[in-house]
Amino acid sequence: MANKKNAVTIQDVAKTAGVSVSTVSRVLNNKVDVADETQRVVLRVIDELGYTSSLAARSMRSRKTNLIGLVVPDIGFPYSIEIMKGINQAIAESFFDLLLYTTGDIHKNATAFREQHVVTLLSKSITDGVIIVASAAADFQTDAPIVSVDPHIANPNYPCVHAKNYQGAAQAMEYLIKLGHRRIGFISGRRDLESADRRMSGYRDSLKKAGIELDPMLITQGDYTSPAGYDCTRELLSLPNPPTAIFAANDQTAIGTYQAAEELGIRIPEDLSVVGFDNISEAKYMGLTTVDQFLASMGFIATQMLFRLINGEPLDEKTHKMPTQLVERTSCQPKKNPPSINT
Amino acid sequence: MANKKNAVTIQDVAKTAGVSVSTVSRVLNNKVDVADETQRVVLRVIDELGYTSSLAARSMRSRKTNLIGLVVPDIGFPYSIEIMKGINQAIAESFFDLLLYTTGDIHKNATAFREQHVVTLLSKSITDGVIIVASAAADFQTDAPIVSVDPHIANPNYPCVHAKNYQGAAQAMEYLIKLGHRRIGFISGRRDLESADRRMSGYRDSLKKAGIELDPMLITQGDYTSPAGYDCTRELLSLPNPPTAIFAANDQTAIGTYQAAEELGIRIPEDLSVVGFDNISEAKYMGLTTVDQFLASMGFIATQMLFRLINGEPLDEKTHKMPTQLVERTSCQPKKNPPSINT
DNA sequence: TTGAAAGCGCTAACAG
DNA sequence: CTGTTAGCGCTTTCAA
Repeated sequence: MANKKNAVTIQDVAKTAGVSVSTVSRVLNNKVDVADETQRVVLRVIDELGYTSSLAARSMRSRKTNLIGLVVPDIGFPYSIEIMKGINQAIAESFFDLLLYTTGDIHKNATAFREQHVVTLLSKSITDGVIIVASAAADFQTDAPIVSVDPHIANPNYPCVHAKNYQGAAQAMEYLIKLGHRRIGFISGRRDLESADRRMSGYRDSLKKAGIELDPMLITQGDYTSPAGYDCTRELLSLPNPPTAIFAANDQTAIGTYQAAEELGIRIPEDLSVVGFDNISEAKYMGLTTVDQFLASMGFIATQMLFRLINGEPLDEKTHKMPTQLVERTSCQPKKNPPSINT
Repeated sequence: MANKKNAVTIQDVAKTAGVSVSTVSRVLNNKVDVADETQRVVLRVIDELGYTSSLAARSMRSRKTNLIGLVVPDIGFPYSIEIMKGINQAIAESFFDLLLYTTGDIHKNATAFREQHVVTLLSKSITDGVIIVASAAADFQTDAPIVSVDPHIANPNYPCVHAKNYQGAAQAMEYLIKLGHRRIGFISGRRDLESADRRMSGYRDSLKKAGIELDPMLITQGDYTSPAGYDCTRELLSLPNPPTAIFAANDQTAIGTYQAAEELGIRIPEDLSVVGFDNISEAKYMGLTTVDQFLASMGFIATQMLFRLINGEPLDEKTHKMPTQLVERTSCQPKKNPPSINT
């Protein structure tokens, strides 16, 4: 509504200080060609009047805003939170502040079109560069620096940071196979995402490498959410010949597995080995073994990359691939009689 | 840098559509007085060109932006995260999007002055209203709607949501006293915060009410962080006559207590009862008993209040006081020989 | 139903 | 060293 009623403008400052608007602007921007005395007066008036320059007006003249834009679909999601922690840290150590944009809901407007819209909104208007988390678009039409964390697709046209999903899945599988498991269930991620695809490949190839025949019944279709993890787990455990271990495509899914197992009286890890992927806090505190894809580091690195871009420095690599690491918190040997809902 | 090189402006749209700028503006703002045919053409051009209106320019003419501003000191802090979850949910259910501003670090710029600055930045320029988390300022000079979540001070001049800190502390103490504890250590919160003050009062009064004499040695000065919680816990446990229970001013502090105890081989809750305050995820998964001040709900409610303000509706109450509730996850009876570092 | 024109608050030449 | 001036992209009178 009355956004600007008693707002103090540069004009007010100029008038009060008895100088011209441009002089105030010079002081504001630390130009050198201002008399010490003038500068002092202007600064005092600015302070007295409590003047804050209008971001809108300032950025309309396409100047530096010292603001980084961050686009996140849902800031309540553990995955987003971990990444945000890393970005937050990089921001804290810098001269930039952070402007995070969210619609609050992945489903509210989750199209590539909408993404482009938001990126344009931020980059064209008020930020010096943009980080976008889990971007769906293959390309962004903007001249402003942009970096993506964990893009949905394989080879986007913009700089990005993503995890070595195939390698991570292989780590998870090697771990389970080494424990002696032969029947390992898989709960996949969202069909349309590159990461899910890579993790699935890691699952398949690891089995082949270990000489274990793939049983299609052991592969279920999840979507990176706990409810799906819950359903898929029940499905797997009600099989005539259920798995002795489950590789969940991400931690969120693994939490669903955890809940389903608890409900069925099947203990993790005593009765069933479970490995997730992400290493979010929840999984950590639940004692779940996970493949750590260093979410926070991804956020941190992406921010650093963006800083370079903003400063006009070249990037060492357009795509930064994060290695993964297995964080073993629990483990179990496969049982003679695998857990099952029917037993 | 080149923020606006190939940016599509309203002028481009007008030219391509063969109409005037004002006509495009009318279409953009859903004015009624536009010919259907014209409207259709303009919309098609907007789509073709991938036009996104400049937030900066638009908000300079002080129009509605459909954006809520949120000011948070540090988005990596568990406390902030819980509150953000609630705000995120309210946003998801609304027509507004969220623009979160953070410096990334409480210490980077944590003055009331700086707060006013950021609020002005957002409210004067680009948002329809602002939510500020843990505000320090007693007053904000802005005509834009503003709501604070958990303000630092007692009676701010702006609408806010805060927890019943005194009541919560009393709940924690009653719980511990009912368990039979007589020597209850207290790790206080940040000296300068109203909430810490209230919790301390709750501690004192509960002792008095139970007829337990207050031992000054059992009161330590924390600051709502885990390192402080850690130090204070060591201090308390090295007392000649150590406490059998500890009331930590918040969960973050309780986590520090948890860590110190673990390090000393003192088990929680078997050897030592601990109650925190906040109910953040970490504490939850650690099995710590906490006083739930419903952080997410506070965020949610604050956002609802802001919506009302933006729509010009009156507030039922300028200050919303959240009740608290004890979430018991662990408990122990006081031992004959209380745990101590020296034993 | 549309267009022309006046600014919103600010920065960046260009004069002085 | 400082003031004048011309816009940035947009909305909003005011005429046509």
